Amino acid sequence: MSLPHAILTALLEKPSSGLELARRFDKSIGYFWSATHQQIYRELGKLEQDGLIRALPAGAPARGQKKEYEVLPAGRDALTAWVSGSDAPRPVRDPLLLRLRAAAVVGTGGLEEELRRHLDLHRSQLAEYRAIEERDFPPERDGEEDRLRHAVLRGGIGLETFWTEWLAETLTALGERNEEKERKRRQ
Amino acid sequence: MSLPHAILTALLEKPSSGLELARRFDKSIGYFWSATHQQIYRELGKLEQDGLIRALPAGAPARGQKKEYEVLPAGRDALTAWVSGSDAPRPVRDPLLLRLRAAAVVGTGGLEEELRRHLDLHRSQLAEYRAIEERDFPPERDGEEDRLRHAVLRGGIGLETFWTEWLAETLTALGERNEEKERKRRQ
DNA sequence: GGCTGTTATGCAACTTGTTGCAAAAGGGGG
DNA sequence: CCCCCTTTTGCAACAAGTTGCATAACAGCC
Repeated sequence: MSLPHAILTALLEKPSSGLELARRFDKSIGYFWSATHQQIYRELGKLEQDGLIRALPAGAPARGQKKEYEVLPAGRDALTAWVSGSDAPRPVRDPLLLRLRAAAVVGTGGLEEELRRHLDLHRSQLAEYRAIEERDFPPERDGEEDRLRHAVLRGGIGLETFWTEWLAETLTALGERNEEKERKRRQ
Repeated sequence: MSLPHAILTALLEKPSSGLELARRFDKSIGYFWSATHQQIYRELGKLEQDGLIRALPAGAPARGQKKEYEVLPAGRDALTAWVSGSDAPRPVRDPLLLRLRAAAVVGTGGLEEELRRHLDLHRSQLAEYRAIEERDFPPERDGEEDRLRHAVLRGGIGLETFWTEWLAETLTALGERNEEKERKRRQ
């Protein structure tokens, strides 16, 4: 239910072709709702059929020919309705937590290296978000739109902060355990 | 790729029937990898076909008849391999963040109420996790398995903590804005 | 014996997301 | 002019997750 609304949002910000949307997803909306170009093309087709968007008139529409879309009033209305609707929070779904749980049963075979790898990735994502924050949200910008966009970015920052802290803690906890084992073995 | 491994883990912890698994998912593994009974039955079938688990012998297997499964050595091996494998961190996928972003374009129509509702839900989930922590992880328990399971739980606690803090902050930020508007209107 | 409720397994159809590849247009470079 | 590369759109097949419903055993009850 979310992808069509993600696309409507992106198209309202700026009318675009499928490929442009795919590229923009990769570096902004995709930070919290990713999509492949395939999904995007399919969804654009549906949205057009449902009369929520339309292709901008541009000669003969053909394969390999760029096709720009813009949002129709019905599309804007649908998005507005979705924003003020109500939904359950997404349940957590994380394979890494699952792997830790499995490790409690079959043993941690090299899992620590994986934790360190993830820690690095989350740290660099966090750094990227902080750079965006400094660039796009200086203290003087303070319209309602800015606050909302900033809140979203703070969400990303908060999540990455959580992961870096949790991974660091967990590595410490497992590391200590290993040191204990070493000590016992040497006795 | 994760569901079969979630099931293997649960079955190693205790051999069970499909429905028992579904119930256990609802109150432990499901906290970070949920699954419906449908998914579970389908996956049990596949795992049995692949020779990773087997049904415990119990009379005539028929519809409506309980069928217990246990993990075979090949299943344990597969799980071990998965634990020590490598995977990219899950990209964030959250409709609420998306709705905020959309709200920056079409306006926040009653979205604050939704934020408050989510805040309540996350608070009570957090309380539930903390209760589990006190019950299951007193300071003296400190085997490797306990540390791993505790780390997973701390993950859940950290995530819920993040959400409650972020939601509270965001509500404050939006509230202030509304107060400003009120003030201007009254001038 | 037949009704009802619970436990348990499962099929079918659908939606959403992923992967691999094909096809059309257009722009150089030799 | 032809070949190759890039851009752009798209099909097809699959994997994963959801929803609604059917089926069977069993137990209690009147």
